[in-house]
Amino acid sequence: MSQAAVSLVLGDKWRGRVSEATAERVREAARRLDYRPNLAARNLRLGRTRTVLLVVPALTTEFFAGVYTGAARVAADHGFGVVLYPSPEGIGPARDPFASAQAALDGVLASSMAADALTAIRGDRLPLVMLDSDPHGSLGAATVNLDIADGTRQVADHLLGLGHRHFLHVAADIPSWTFDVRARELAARVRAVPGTTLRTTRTPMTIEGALAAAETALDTPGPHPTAVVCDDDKLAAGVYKALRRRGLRVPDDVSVTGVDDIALATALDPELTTLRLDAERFGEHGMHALLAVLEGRTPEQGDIPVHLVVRGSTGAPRPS
Amino acid sequence: MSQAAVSLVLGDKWRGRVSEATAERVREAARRLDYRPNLAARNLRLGRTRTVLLVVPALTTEFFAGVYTGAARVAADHGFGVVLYPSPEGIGPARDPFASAQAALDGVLASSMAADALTAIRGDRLPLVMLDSDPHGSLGAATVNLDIADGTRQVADHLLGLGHRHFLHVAADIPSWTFDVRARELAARVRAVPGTTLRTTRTPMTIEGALAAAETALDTPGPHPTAVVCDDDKLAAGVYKALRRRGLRVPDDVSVTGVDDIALATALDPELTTLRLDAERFGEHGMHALLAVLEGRTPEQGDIPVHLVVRGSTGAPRPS
DNA sequence: ACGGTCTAGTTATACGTAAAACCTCGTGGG
DNA sequence: CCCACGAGGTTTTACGTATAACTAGACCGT
Repeated sequence: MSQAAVSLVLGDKWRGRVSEATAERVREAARRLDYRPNLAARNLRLGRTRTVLLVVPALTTEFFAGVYTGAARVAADHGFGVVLYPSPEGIGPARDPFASAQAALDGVLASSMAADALTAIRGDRLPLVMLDSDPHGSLGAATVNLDIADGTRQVADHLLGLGHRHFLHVAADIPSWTFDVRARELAARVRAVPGTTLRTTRTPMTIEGALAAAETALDTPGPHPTAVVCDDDKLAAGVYKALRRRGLRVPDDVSVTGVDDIALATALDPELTTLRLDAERFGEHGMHALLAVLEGRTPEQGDIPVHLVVRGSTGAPRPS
Repeated sequence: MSQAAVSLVLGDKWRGRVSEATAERVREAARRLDYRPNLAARNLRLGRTRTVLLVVPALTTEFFAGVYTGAARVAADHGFGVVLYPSPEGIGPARDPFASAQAALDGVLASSMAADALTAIRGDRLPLVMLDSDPHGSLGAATVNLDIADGTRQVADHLLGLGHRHFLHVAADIPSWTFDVRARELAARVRAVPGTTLRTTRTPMTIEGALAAAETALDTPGPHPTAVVCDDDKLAAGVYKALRRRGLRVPDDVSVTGVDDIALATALDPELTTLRLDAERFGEHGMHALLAVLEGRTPEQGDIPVHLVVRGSTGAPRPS
């Protein structure tokens, strides 16, 4: 029973090379010794690791947790593992560029919101698929996107249809292609209707940040917004608090919308009208695309549709 | 310039073995060729990978995301990477036990809530540290715990001190040492006071689940609870909704408490009185313990303190 | 009977790194 | 003058796996 025979049997490549009797002897011995293959050696030999890196801005968001879950599920189905690289803010400055991602990698799946971290790990020399980033500007890498432009139009049309004309956009202060698209698309849609106003305020992506930003915006002179469009459900929660402090009721006085549809959206009172992003599906698509690239195929094109979930936080504006 | 010299210089072990001039030549060449070491080969040679596995029940909870963040930060500080293994529910049945954790591992940090997954990956033969599990029953592995028993007493004493006598415990239906401790400690504390009642309802850890469970419990005949103790902030959100539907106000009619202090807690109206668990610190402690085990040291003992954050959801019961 | 083919193996090699063991000078002390 | 020694290198080996290349019989048709 040579080492080669063992390798063949355990690698399930023994048909016609090893007799059934010997194969069984090998399996029995492996069982008895509780043998485990040395992954490092296998990786070295094969020159690939079946491990990919997922780069996300921060994990403490339900959204990216969902992206991870979807990506990891697809990866597991194809015998791949997923290593996570949350951006430096969460982890601390990457001291040694190598230390952060100890695992040898086959490819990288990266959110555009963590683009700076990308160059730090030098994922740029590995097969790369970008999540949520400019299809025309991403280093030539394949891109998987949510159809956020369409989603933004759905939000705008919903509110315009209800009769709203004065908008406040509570925007995330993170530089990112996605948020740029949202701002642009919202402005385009709103301004297409005569007599509308659109104000924008930027805030860190926390409830407290949005609370402060919304209060400032509400105190600013000018036409009072009857609809507040938030870049994120969490921001909407902050807006709820700001409105409550001003004695304004949702949706009677002001309508509010979010983006993501995380658990928080239905915890709010009234439940939040929000743009549902299917985070897991996003992660799945991204991983499928990366696996395609790794196999030399070209990944499927096409943005992932998103849709508006209308709940209790939006209604017709008070006739003024 | 031999390969050995290169290895010495790049491994920063060249003092007295290689001249400064040669060292510089090596570094220059490495830079020019954009050399990256092959991690698989290094892992094979050294027999260790500087990679550990974190096993958590699901990532879509802010709490475990925090645990990961803390653990990953400490790991990175020590040149370690962290691979994640969310439990099968999130990922799908682990087909090949090896496939799930492709990376070769040095150790495992595992939440007790995913104990079954542990044997699947056979982390049991690697250095192991358990998070939140019975110190006396965990395979002899080191254990890092939050002082959840003390925390539960803080919650109970707070409510008892306000005058509450009739309690509803909205408990997670996940079998776990932590949740058992909570139930036991709560019951002990409440029953120590004469004239009290304590009812318990179990629910999946979702807002909808808690909503349904709370509604059922509220409709059950018997003394009406004036205080609802939830195993989790998300469950508390469901309880808020149930109370709202019954026309009961928080905290005037019913007080509510949670556990975790995630963002959701301050998004609720009124803000939730909750037991703050410092998830990141928990992850940091766990990783420190695991690193200690890996170095042959014995990890520090002692539970991590938790403390009650009193907000607007608790108050004195209505005099009846 | 003999070359060819098939079966069931074994032997040998490569992957890239770290580090032990070995080599070769030049220098300083006795 | 010779030897020990240290500085500065180089050669060699080992890690565990996958697989290409080789080998030894057994069997088959002509």
